[in-house]
Amino acid sequence: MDTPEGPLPERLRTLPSRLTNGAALIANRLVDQALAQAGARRYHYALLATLEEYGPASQAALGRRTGIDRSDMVTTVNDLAERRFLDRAPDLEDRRRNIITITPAGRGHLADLDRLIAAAQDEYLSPLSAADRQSLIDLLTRLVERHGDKRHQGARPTAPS
Amino acid sequence: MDTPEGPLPERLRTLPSRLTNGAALIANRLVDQALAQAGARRYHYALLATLEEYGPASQAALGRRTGIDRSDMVTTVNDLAERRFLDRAPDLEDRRRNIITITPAGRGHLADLDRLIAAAQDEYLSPLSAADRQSLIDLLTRLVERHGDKRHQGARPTAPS
DNA sequence: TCTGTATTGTTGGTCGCACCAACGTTTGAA
DNA sequence: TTCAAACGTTGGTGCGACCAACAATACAGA
Repeated sequence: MDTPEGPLPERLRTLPSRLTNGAALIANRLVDQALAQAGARRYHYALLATLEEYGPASQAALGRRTGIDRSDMVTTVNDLAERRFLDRAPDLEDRRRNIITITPAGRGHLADLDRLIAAAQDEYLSPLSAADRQSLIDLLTRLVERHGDKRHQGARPTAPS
Repeated sequence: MDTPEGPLPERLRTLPSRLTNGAALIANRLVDQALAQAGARRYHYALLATLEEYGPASQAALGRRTGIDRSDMVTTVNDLAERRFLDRAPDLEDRRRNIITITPAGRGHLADLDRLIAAAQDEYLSPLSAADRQSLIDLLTRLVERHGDKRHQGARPTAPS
């Protein structure tokens, strides 16, 4: 993109959805570049982080916890299993399910990804002070949690409280 | 998506990039749904808003101001021209260029989109107080502007100040 | 006047994320 | 025994963001 032609119009300049989207593009690009150094994707990190903290679980349960779509979970589990970062075994008590377990290699990989992700977050937030970073996290958390609750309640919109 | 399986792992819960992405998905979904009522897309709004505020300009200049990719600008101009919301005419002084001008119908359409967009922003930000909304806008603006500056400086990364 | 570089607009893509539907197997309540 | 639901899988869709290559045009410089 060439140098810009001057400021955005007023309507767009402080439009929250546009600002959020713009920030997300930046954040995602930095994270994707960082993770690519280890041949990883965002769902890989999300899954390994979840397994590391909560222990073995079914794909469905992992999907419910992380919000990753079931079919994307299949792809993610396949990717990580192929590199031996996790183990997939049928649940003998319920043969509908696989039980997914992080491996020692997976833990090592997660440690690598932790460092890459931390560097990316630092770069992404570099224009902000520590206090501002915390404010941003608080505000975004409240937005996502409140809207996330609404989504889980299906088509019935809740009255704002 | 079913009801969640409990909290996210610590690593993901306050990850700025993930929170930003999550908020952007929500914001975009609300905006897309709102604009769809008028058969519009986000770039349509961005382009009409820019023409309304700054007057006629070439596609390239509009792309530089809005950040819309040149080929996406072609699609956007085509869409809006087809519905007579803008006029595209060759620049007689430089036949490489088209001059894009909003039409009266385009202004009317923009007014409709303004209302739809405002309602979507209100819903998106409904979990936040007015003060918090302003904080979010300030923080996101700083992030986007600082990183946007970096992008325009090509491959030379600036030292953080 | 000619040449070379840049600009403009267009065509034709890629890619990956987020999302969805349908199916077969298994489970368990009724 | 039946049926609805859960689980995992396959096989998609859609779209935004991004990119490359090309033809026509403009203009600076030799």
